Amino acid sequence: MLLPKKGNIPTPLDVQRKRLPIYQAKPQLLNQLRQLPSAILIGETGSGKTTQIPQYLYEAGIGRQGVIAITQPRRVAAISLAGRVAEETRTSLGKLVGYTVRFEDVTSSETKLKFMTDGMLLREAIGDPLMLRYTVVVLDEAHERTMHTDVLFGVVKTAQRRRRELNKVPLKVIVMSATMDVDLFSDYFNKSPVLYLEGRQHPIQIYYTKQPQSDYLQAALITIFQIHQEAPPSHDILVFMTGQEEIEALARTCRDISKHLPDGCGPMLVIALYASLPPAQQLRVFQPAPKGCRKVILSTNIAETSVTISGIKYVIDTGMVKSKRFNPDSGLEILAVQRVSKAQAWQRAGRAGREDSGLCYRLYTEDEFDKLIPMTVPEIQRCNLSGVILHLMALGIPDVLNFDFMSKPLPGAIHAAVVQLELLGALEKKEQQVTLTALGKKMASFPLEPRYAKAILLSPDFSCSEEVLGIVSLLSVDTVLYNPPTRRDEVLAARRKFTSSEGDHMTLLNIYRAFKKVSGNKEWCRENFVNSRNMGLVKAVQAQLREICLKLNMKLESCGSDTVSVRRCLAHGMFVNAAELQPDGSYVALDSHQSVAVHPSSVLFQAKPAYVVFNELLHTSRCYMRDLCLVDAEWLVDAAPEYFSRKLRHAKS
DNA sequence: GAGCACTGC
Repeated sequence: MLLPKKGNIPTPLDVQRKRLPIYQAKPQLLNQLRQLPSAILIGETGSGKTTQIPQYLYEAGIGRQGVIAITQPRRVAAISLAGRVAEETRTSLGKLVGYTVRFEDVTSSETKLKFMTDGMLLREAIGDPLMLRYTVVVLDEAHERTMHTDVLFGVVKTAQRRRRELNKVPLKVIVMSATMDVDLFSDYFNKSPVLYLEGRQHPIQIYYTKQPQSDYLQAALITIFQIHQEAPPSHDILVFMTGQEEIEALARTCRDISKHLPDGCGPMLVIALYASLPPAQQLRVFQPAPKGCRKVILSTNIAETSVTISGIKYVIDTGMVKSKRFNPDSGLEILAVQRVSKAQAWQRAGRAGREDSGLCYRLYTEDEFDKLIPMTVPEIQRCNLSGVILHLMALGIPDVLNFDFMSKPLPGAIHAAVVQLELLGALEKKEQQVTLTALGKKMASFPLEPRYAKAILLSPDFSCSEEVLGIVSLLSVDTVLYNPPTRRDEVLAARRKFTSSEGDHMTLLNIYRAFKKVSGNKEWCRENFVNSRNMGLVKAVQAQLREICLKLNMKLESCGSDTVSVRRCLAHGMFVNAAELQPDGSYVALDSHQSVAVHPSSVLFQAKPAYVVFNELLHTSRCYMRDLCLVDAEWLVDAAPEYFSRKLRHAKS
């Protein structure tokens, strides 16, 4: 993302800019981009396209009547790119060049080049479906095919067509991608021309195993130490693995073995890298190893795109990844270890060639590589679509069921989303036409899953908005609980103070209330194993949600210690995720009739309440309900009488 | 009696 610094004397910015491969192509590029309504721009890493294209357009006066938006899948990328381009244009950030991400808007009326997350542009579009403030939209990193980017493809294409029909200022669309999916992008955007940019990637030598490996961890271990014995110590190794547990285990093994190596073999610094690691520990991957010591980084796919580490000479690719899959029939998400795609394998290999030539050891045969699927399945085909469908409806897309997706979701997934939104009262279906209800419109204004939005909108009826806003905010961050496995007993003792027999939601609310009482004191967080950074995020989310409520003229009250009201409200919002205790002591999810179990991390693990609502189902070793709230059957029936008259064992009608 | 890849509004 950022340009490498060479030597101690900084090269002037304009010289740096002219050295980029893209500079040579500037005249032809501008000539084409000026004329084309849409273009696909293919460029390798290091071509400079993301920082230069927006400046070229601006300098050439293309799209000067409005703002040029450049979208990124990740916040950090949007922020740092804006910083870089502001520097290059010698302007201060927030003037000519700015950025907008959630909770942060560094733009002004002067801003012409606006870097933003794709999710942010999508949210803005609710108030402005034609995207009239923009003259150019640049969709960067399109090959990643995030859910937001995929929805944006359709939204931008629709806006472009509508603006032409209405004789408005035209909207230029530029899709930027790495070398893949080229034809798919071009076909989708009305056979737009594809422009290729030269990159600055260094050559990478690929090695395959001769035989398929039954144990990729063992194979990784052997490969690490082979490289360690042969290569110069300044050559660092990056190993792609699937998850925290196996990374920590292999890290221990490597550290043990490296203590007992023969003379002549230098020391080794083994570093684990995964997202749930505290930020301070994540930063360790950037520190150079002491002289004569080799750095070995064991990482999840976080190092594929989100974290870029310099100095990597060797990549070891296990060929495996942990990812979510979605079964539309059961509505179930499955988290499972599976093979990577070819595109992903190339992305991993590319991490070895960022500053110099590199080597990549694939722990599978060439034959196995050939059998990998070419592209990772786009996220839109792997997840629950109720939020997406609601969002599209709020954008006023006329025929949502036949929305022009670049890659169609499974028909079952769209159907499941519509059914769920109907149950929540967000949609009405009349003769094959679905329309948004007034409630649905309000629901769409929250950056939340529809069922959480519903719970918030119902909360004034139960006079517990403050509590529900808190709970929903707590649920929408990763986790506020910190569970170091080595201090289990201490964690349990600390948490007992807050534990509620009414479930995890109320327990979380107790923790949040205590946190606010001590004004977010860091020491208190440490003592109580609370992640203070994520708690800070909870506060920001709550503030955002409260603002939306106020705009909707909602009356926000607190119910104090009346926890029954809170649980009733949650039952009304989350009734689709209800489960019922069976005579044999097991649970059945009422929606899918799937047999489910209470996750052992729940405070209700040993309790056996007759009815619960839960946040999500996750299929790992079993199908687990996570984050449970104890409810009464009557509340569920009250929330959706017709639905539950079919579902409940002991339904009272 | 488990364990959760990664993003984002």
